[in-house]
Amino acid sequence: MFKALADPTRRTILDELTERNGQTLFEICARLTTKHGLGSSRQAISQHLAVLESAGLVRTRRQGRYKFHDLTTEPLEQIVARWLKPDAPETGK
Amino acid sequence: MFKALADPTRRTILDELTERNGQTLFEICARLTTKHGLGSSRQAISQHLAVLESAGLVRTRRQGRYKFHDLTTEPLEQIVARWLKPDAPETGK
DNA sequence: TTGATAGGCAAGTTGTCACTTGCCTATAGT
DNA sequence: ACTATAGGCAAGTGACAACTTGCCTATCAA
Repeated sequence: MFKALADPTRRTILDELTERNGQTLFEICARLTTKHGLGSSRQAISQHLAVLESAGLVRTRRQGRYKFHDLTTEPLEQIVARWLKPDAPETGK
Repeated sequence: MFKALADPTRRTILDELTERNGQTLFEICARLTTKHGLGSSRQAISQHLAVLESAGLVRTRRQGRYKFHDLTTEPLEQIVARWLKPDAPETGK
């Protein structure tokens, strides 16, 4: 999961999904190209999404020929728990 | 900084510094070997510490021939701010 | 001043990661 | 049935990252 965060393109994908959740691969491709000025190919993004998914940062649901990608921030809280939380044991929901 | 977190050894170093702050290179080497069962060489650890330092996750202070390493968690809060915080816009200091 | 301790520098090697290329499968529309 | 759209699989390539190796500098004690 930390390795998943190591790549700038993947972090931008997370940003995109933060802004608009449940996008398809092609949507993400388009928005990365236009809004973020990234010239990544479809396959590249596809592989990035696979990494993010196996890191538990993205969850997918299929619907017909579309595959929607949803952000999952829970793994990120591990970071907080591991190095940050000891200082502030409660940020109560 | 995300790339700094991508390496397991570096994360273990952060764990070590979380547990006991202000260690020297040799201390860290010793404790990684004994407590964590890592067989990393001094140079390897040294390079890892350099990465962590340039990522802003570790700060160093020299004193004589010793160089102490202190953990700095502030950069980690970027992560919270970037993907987690939107839910809880204020954790006011 | 000499030896030992704490750390630094730099080149070389190996493995892994991001990306491409080329082709294939599946759903939807006409 | 046929074509376009949405996505998948897998081998190959280039670059970078982790680690080693070998030597060097600086501080402290005797």
